[in-house]
Amino acid sequence: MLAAERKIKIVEYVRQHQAASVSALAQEFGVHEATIRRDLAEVEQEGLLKRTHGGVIVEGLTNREPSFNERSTVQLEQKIRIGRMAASLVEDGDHIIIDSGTTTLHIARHLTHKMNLTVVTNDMNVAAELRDAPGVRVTVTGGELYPSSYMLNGMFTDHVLKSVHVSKAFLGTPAIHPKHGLMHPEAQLVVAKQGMIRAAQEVIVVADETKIGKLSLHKVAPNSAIHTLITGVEVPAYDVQQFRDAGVNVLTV
Amino acid sequence: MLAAERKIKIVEYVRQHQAASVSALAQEFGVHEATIRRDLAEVEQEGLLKRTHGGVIVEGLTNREPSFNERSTVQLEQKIRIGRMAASLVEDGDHIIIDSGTTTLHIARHLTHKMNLTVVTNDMNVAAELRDAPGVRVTVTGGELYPSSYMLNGMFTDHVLKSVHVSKAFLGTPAIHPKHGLMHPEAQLVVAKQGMIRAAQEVIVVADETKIGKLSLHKVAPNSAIHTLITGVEVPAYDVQQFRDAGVNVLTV
DNA sequence: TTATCTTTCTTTCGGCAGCTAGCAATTGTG
DNA sequence: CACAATTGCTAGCTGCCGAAAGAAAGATAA
Repeated sequence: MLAAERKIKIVEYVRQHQAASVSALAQEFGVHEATIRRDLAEVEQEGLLKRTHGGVIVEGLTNREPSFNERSTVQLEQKIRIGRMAASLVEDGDHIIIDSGTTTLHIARHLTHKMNLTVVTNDMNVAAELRDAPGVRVTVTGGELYPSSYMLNGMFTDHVLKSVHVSKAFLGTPAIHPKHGLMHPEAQLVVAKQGMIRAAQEVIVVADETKIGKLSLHKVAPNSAIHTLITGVEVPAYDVQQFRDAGVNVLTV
Repeated sequence: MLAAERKIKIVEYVRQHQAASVSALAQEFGVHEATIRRDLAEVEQEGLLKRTHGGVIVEGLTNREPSFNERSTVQLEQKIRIGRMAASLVEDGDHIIIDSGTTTLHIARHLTHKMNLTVVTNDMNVAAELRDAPGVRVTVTGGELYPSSYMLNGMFTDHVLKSVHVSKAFLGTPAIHPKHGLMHPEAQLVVAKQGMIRAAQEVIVVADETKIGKLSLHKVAPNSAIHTLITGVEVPAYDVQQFRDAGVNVLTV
């Protein structure tokens, strides 16, 4: 195999697997590890992949760093289900807000084939995910990049959220309680979430089972402000009923 | 077999196999390797295939995202040099704007070790690059995600640029001319560039040699608005002098 | 946390395959 | 036949690969 050909195949391989170790690549292509390292150095120079100690990962916004990645794999299968269900509520021609988060990211992934859709988001990952969707216009709220995530927050975010109106807002949350409603541990992020709720005709909260019934420091909004809650079938019927009693339309998937 | 006929068949063969070695082609067509090399030299000249050490590959195989990746590999080494030089002008404690672009992205890559730096950018790639830099705060201008790039533009971008003031703005450009100054082919992007110039005390333009002396449709700013131009040493001394005569401080690297 | 160990990375070297360039032989053409 | 184009060949140069040593980055244990 040609050196240049191998380099291309390395990029393909890593893109397919999201990541790869130097030794695995050396074995896959039957060359010395030093050769793989040289290839990786060049490929990285070209900005196609990003090297790490021991291997290589895909470069760019669609990639997630470890701490984020870990969060992503927790309840992954459930989040995908929830994301697909949430996406099914979106109609062609809609204007929607997608909040930052791992579950909401899965919504975005199911929206790529929609037509004439406008998405406002404060998450660069969500934006990147929808970037190449031909029927989707993406508006990113400005703001400060939140440490070790791809979320934007602050004055400029709030300004954008005050300037828009959408039919549906999809919010993620670390805690939602049948009595106290939507809650969040970080005060800084509460304003943005409230801005999204105000900007939307219909508020849809997505939350996997680990978030249900949880309390947190700050109240974001009462359950009366939430129209629909989408969660996993794993949530006990009793908890689901409590939210329904509070006037929330609960969908389990 | 005629020489011209063989050349066509070589292209067909390589397209089918994605890549081929010189020896394999020599065997396939029953001619000497030197003959194949001569054919390949011509075929490459015509831009049909790309030669590599040991053989030939299909051009553009690496370009998953043609528009962006293509741009970023062109003049890569020069852009890295320019990026490093530009980054050296940034001091700890600065507030700066970094424009969207492939050259400006290389500036960001050299800023990760700065302390107490605030970066405002309209490029999600630039933001992502500086995301994990402990001493760098990143503010992203909001706006609409520009097709097949990671650039943000529009009303919200302009709003943010009107709301900030920075010591230095680093702008990329597809065309800069000693008489007509900074130019751009797309009207939509002119406003954002002008906003960056207005928001900055000092305007620094980065441009590799291929941009120097070029004309384009819209005037963005006269040379008098530009304080410093950073470009490659490849640029002829005559061109450099023309910009210096126009009052621009030119740095070549 | 600090110290130690292990793995991985960088750098350097030499061997080898492939490349360039020039020349000679062959083939094709008027 | 003369002339040009094409092909084969070779000498010297260049770039690629594997190996090994020292450096750096993680991992482990105290």
